[in-house]
Amino acid sequence: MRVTLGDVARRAGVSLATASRALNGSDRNVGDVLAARVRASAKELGYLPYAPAQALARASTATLGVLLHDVADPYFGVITRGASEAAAEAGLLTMVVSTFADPDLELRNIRMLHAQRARAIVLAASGYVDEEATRRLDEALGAYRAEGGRVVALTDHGPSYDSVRPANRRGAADLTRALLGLGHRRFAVVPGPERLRVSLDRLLGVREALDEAGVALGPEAVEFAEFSHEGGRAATARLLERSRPTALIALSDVGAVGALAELRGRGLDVPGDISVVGFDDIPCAAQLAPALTTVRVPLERMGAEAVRLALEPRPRTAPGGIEDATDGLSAGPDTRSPRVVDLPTETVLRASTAPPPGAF
Amino acid sequence: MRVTLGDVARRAGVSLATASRALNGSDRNVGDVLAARVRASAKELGYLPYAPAQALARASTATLGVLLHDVADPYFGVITRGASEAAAEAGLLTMVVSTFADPDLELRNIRMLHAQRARAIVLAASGYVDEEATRRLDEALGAYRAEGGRVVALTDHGPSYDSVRPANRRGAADLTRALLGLGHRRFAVVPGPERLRVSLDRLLGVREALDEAGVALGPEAVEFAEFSHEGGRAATARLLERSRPTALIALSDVGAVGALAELRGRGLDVPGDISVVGFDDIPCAAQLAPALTTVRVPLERMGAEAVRLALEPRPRTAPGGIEDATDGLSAGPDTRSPRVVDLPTETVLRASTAPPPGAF
DNA sequence: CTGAAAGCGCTAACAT
DNA sequence: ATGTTAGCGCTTTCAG
Repeated sequence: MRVTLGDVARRAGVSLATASRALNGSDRNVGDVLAARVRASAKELGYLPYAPAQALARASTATLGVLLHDVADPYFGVITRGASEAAAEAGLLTMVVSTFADPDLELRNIRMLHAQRARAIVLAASGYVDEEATRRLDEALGAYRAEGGRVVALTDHGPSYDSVRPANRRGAADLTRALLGLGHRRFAVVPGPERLRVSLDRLLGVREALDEAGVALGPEAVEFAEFSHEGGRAATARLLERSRPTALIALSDVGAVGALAELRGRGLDVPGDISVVGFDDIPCAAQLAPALTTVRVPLERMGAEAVRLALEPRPRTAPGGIEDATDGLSAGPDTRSPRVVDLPTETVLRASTAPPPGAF
Repeated sequence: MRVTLGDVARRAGVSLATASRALNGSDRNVGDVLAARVRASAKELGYLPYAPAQALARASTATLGVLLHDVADPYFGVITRGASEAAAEAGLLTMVVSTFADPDLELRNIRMLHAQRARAIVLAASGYVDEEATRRLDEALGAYRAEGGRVVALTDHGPSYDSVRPANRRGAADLTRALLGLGHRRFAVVPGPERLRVSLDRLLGVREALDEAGVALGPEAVEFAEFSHEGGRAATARLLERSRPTALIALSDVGAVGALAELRGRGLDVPGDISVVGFDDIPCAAQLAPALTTVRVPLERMGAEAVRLALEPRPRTAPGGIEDATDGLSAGPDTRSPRVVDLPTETVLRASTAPPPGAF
């Protein structure tokens, strides 16, 4: 019932080794006639290599893992497309796992990916503020790397990881400056969840630009929220209870969409009464009512670059220096310096922003 | 360097078999003390099972494959979330592969998933009109199933597959009837790509409702297009060159978004000058300008049901029993009658539709 | 260039 | 209840 390499070999009248070499061997050392015969009988038999067996024998799989919050979120959807296309080009299959921003789930999923011996793991989400959670994740990732697994982070994961970094802080600062340039002085901000580094990073950018301009941003003007429609909506509602901003900065597009919905529900005109901006430039941002001013993050490219980085040959280097995750101090146990790819972002002005009401 | 089960067994002072049973065995036949000892040393050593070896020994993997056009398309994103959550609950990892609606790529990917010995394959996309392509896909899927792989289709894939079917035809008919009810008589339709069955299915529903009402739909009023923003936009542009519909039916939301963009670019008001409807009810449909009237397809549920179906134990040879969609013809080679789950859709009226201009 | 044979890490009979 | 021992299908030394 199951066609094995042995069947192919027998039918071609060659040994197992020859069949293996002819079909999947990297070497070119099989005679043309035999090779052709092997390929022919493989086709006739409908032979398909048994990946788990190959993995066991080769001590290496043909799979890539992508860890994200939610596949259905367009932010991650686009990243995943970039990553899985790059992976496909390298002959790898992509395993996508959602963590819903839960460090425990993330830890479990890292272990699963490790158990599968995925060639590499792309951390598209992650980057928690919680030190204990981070420590546990680092430990799991360390074990994975100790066995040869490659890890690339798309978020701030500490200096020991290869990473692809969009200019979160800088992008948020530029975005804020654009708003300041329009004349806004009263701001409200809806970052992502407080437990994620990326939220704080982007918020930092906003603060930076505001400080520059001497504009204050009190705690009453900041309302953390999940990266979701409902999160953005509810946070906006709470903000409006206690302040009257002329500009609302949502630090994710999905959150901005929720904010727009809340504003619309209250009969406020955007941008007439209040300007709204998002972050990420997800595909539908340009199609909203009104079209959303935002920061373009090169999502697809991030995914692709991450895979490129992950698959790039790594000098296994320094004899006598296999890592040691425990002694965080001292001479770095990892002689291989992590690669970092910085990707610029770009502010995209659309219809959701205008000078504040009363400006002239 | 690599911790194996053997290491764990040795450290616990038990045999390999006992360690295996204590850690991953389904049986309960390990003494409490030993089991505890094994678990303890596994933890101390940081042991992680080696999935490829388990797969080889068990002749079964813990992975699921999802085949779709594009992960970044929200339609598939949401389906994938449903599927991968259900898979995760069953302890499976999800491999997502994009085919970009290309049958050849799809064939290759089916083979890859087969080679990986994914437990089941969910065909979220697929369903081609081309008979030759379909034959080749069926052949590959047949080989996969012959080895015990399970296949569930979310599109029309012929009667031999387990399937989860949204009411595409019916949904399109209902949607069209809603438009007729508003008074529209001049229609234009942008289905999906002509090579996909789902496009024709939905178009059929439109035709059915139109016929009922005695409204004609000439070939000049139908313009096939890829399921994409640009596809919808360009098709709309072409349609407007040769007709002046009062209602534009895009048979996908992403296409409808493109249509809205084109209309806006031409200075046409929606729904004042022309009503626009989509299909799918992707997350951002409600947030567009204007909010899109569409047909809600239970995407997440489809993904989850598909996995449920795929994982449901299958009587290997059970004669008689559940309904059989095929039995008009011969006694098929497959005695197991395919399961079919039909899922209803629902028309959602939003701001993009209104009575035609001039109606009173 | 080709073949024989030793595993890769784990599970599942089959003993005991 | 626990241990012994074959493999699972493939790659890869190592011989010839």
